[in-house]
Amino acid sequence: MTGKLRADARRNRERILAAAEAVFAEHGASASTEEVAARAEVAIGTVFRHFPTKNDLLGATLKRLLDRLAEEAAVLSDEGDPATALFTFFAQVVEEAAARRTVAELLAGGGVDVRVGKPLRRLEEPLATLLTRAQQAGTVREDVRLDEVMALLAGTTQAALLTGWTPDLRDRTLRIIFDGCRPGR
Amino acid sequence: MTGKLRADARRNRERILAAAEAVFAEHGASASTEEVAARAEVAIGTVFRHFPTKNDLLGATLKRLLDRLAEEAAVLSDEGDPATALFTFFAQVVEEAAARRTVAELLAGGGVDVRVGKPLRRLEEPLATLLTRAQQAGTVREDVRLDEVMALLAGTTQAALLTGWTPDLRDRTLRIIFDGCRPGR
Amino acid sequence: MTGKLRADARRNRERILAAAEAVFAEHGASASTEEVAARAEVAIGTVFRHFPTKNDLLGATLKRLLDRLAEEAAVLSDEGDPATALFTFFAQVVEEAAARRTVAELLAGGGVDVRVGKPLRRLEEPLATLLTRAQQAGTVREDVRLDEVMALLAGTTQAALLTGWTPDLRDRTLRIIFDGCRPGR
Amino acid sequence: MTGKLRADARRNRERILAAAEAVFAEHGASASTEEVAARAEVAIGTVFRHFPTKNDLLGATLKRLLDRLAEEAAVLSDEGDPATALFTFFAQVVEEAAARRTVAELLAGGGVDVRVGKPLRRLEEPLATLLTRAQQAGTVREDVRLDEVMALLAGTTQAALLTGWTPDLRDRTLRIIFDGCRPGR
DNA sequence: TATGAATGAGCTTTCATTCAT
DNA sequence: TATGAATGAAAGCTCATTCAT
Repeated sequence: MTGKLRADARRNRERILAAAEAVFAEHGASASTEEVAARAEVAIGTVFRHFPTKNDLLGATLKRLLDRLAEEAAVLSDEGDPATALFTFFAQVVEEAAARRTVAELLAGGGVDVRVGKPLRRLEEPLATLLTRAQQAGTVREDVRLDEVMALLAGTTQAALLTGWTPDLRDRTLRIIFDGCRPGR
Repeated sequence: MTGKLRADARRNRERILAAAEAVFAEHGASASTEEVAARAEVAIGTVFRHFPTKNDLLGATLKRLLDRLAEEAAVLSDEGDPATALFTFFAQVVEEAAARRTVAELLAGGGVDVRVGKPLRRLEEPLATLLTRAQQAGTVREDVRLDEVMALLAGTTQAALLTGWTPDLRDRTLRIIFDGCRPGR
Repeated sequence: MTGKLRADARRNRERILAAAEAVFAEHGASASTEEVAARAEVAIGTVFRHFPTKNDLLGATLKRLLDRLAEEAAVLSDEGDPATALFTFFAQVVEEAAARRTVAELLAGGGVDVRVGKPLRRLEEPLATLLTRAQQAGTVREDVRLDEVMALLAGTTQAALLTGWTPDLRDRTLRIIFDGCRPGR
Repeated sequence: MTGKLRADARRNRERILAAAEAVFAEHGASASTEEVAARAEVAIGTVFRHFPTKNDLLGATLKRLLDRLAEEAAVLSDEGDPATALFTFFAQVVEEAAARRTVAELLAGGGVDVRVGKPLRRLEEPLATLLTRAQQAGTVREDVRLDEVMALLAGTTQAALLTGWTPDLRDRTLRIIFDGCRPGR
């Protein structure tokens, strides 16, 4: 898909996406496209050649983030301990959200009219696997379903943006959620 | 504070806040000030006389919402069953968030630079009371602290804005959180 | 309609229209709205408050021009010699077109998507009167119809923009058209 | 002039001109160069290699159209009835204008700063011949000069773009012009 | 004090033109 | 020579904020 681009075009596309990620992480999705262009050291027209609309840019940035997360989930699926991989992944996503505002904003629908539907679905599959494994390992109740896990993930991800968020608070918050997922009581 | 205002001025202030609540609930915090003025049937200048900045308007709207919530919490403190009052209140807030986008947006910091610090503190006190009572009643673990309850509240409140949010999903999500708060395992 | 505007608003509206007429007359309909604002010594936002779209501005400018022309036609209807009033008016319009590019551009449909339909109709009525009078006076053939007069007017108006257009050329051009309208051979 | 070009270069030049004619005919002179490139199935850079400026492209397109018209005029000069050839040609040009927006737009100077001077002169010579013949044949008044014929042609050509233009309207419009050219009253 | 017009910076988007590949 | 990505100067338009009435 991006393989047909000329070398410099692909390079610019990458620069723009990286810049977008940084800018949106810092100032949220309402940051200006112009700032993204500046950070990428590219003219404004170049941004619009690659992403005809600000929404397209946001969408691509989100897709990139989710792809990265999905990959991490897949790795955990393959190599991690089934009993804890779901929790590990959950914690990882929350951790990243604390660092990058966009993750949280977009996981939660973001106010912006990004059709998150599609990209978010990328996360569902690996997450479903992790959930099933955890249930088979007996660390998560049988009746827990994928959608509430995603809802809790989206929610905690937002919480991670709160002003008082610290590693300690994070641990205590996650503990409640993880405990709530465990069987027996 | 508002006592020094002329009668009509106070009336306008009220109209504007009510309109702001409705507009921000519908279109999020990015809705235009002009639309608030229109809904309040007031000229734009009047809005800015009462709230010199859009942020001030958002802040006041938030304060109003939180005051209402704090009051409900207080009532539950006095009249409700200590064992369940915290959970009841938590669910109430989430419910309201599902209906009013602002509650969620602002509880979570909302992208907008509202100094939520102050207003949010209003919720802390009654929530702390509810938490203590629940712990005394033995329905919440002793080591659960106020800040994680607030974080979970803010987070779930955001989750309630997700596209797939249904009463059923809400119940399953809350169940995990509430179970996670319970003592013993 | 414009009567409800505040004094300064009406003044600005007038300034803007006058500026628009001048600017469009000079550089054609493709002139920038910003230049109109500059000429009117008004901020760009003010132009858009009065005319939400560039098309609206063009439309209003055209309407203004046509109203003026229609008025002249009406005066000629009342006071002029029926035998020559049509020709006099025709020549006047052409004369104005030579001075103001917009008249011609817009009479001819102008490339721009101005809904000329409406405003142009304003010219039809007085022109129809002049035509009828001329036919009654015997200076125009009975079977000449309004639409070809308008077509010739629009066309000549365009011709008046040609680089070589001089008073002499104008007279010779109009002579052909007027002669062609006369009865008997 | 085009003889020094490589075969494929000449072929491209042709394709571009053909595309430009089609595109400008459809959307007027404000159509984008990119669209011309697309229609010619050529990269945008190629268009600019052949025509360094959009104006150059418009000019070349116009020249091509006028050459074609001039040729038709020449044919009529040689083979047609001198008494009617001028009128026939006039009607032909108007007919073509109705079909191709560019003819009209460019004959009239077109808003765009094409130096029509040069290309238009190509039409003058054959038109002058037709005019002289008609005058010799006695169908056109002796004192009619070339420039007013050209002005009328440019004007009618514009009128042919009007919304209500029909074959019937065209005939009535041309009749007035042609009658106006005839000698004797 | 209320009004609502004016301001003007900033946003997204388009397009003729340039230039590395 | 052809390609098509990059450029960057506008353009049209929005909106928080100011200020004359």
